[in-house]
Amino acid sequence: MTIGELARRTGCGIETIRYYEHEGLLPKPGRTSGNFRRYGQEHAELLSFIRHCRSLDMALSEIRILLRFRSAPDENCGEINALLDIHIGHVEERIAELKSLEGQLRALRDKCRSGRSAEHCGILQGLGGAPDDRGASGDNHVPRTHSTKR
Amino acid sequence: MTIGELARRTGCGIETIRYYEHEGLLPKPGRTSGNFRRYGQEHAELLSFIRHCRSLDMALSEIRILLRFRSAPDENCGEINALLDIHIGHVEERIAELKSLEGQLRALRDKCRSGRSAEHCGILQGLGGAPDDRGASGDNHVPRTHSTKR
DNA sequence: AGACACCCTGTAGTGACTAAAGAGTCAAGC
DNA sequence: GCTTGACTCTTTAGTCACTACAGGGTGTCT
Repeated sequence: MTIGELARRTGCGIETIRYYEHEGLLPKPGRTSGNFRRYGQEHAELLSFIRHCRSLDMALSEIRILLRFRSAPDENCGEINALLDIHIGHVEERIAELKSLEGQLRALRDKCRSGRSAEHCGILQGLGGAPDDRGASGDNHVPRTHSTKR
Repeated sequence: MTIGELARRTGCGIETIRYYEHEGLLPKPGRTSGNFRRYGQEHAELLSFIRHCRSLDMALSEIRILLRFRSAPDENCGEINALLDIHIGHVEERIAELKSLEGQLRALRDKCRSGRSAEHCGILQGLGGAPDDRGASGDNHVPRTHSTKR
């Protein structure tokens, strides 16, 4: 199947597929005489695996590790458990951060209920002070709030 | 004060201060005869404002809008409210996504409690299928799970 | 005069894509 | 065989908010 068919079948963008190949997550497929990529069922399954992991917000580096285990089925899966536990920890941590953030934002929002001029806007005044320490640990790969993804 | 002093006073990295200047968030300061940046109290307050906004996970583009209101105090602050409401919506949305994610990850984790070989690991098998639609809207600038920030 | 901390500009890297330019290929219809 | 149009190719650059250099200049103290 062509890259376009693979993309349709997996719901993954064509550019993303080429990106995964470049990053070594997908093996280089065969080519037609005209240099088009030719994929088989095994590529579709592998790509679905990767997209599933990504839908669970795993980093590509984590997925790389899982793929290693997937292709070396004799190894003990304790490391897989550990990886997942760490990832769950990251997600929990980010949820806690975002909840704290939401509380702060709501408190700020309550400072300006009316249509006053910006000069007296409680929100701007509330933002003037020193920020609270957000207490992020620094090694959490789970993004906080912004990002434009499909 | 020098850029280093400003950095220490605001808890912001020196490179970040120069980056904000480049991005137009901080006005260009005066310079010494040797071309060193010279900052005053007003710069420190402005930078604290920006860092406070960033600690609330606002995007620089949002902060730029707030700064516009900050320097044009006659304008009505209804837009500020709207901006904050949208941002709170983004954060709420991301929290909901992450909670759903956490549930999925825990379900996956429960598939492998023992130290079996990877060949029979329930986690790898659970990851093989098609991913759930994560239902992200696409215009939420709040990151999901990974990211290495200080 | 030397040492050393600090500062300067400019460039490149991060993660996981996304977009676009400019060219080539494939399949169907005529 | 030719044309059309959809598809694909590679390469490069952009996204966001920084962070990390490299290679040089400045300020201050002894």
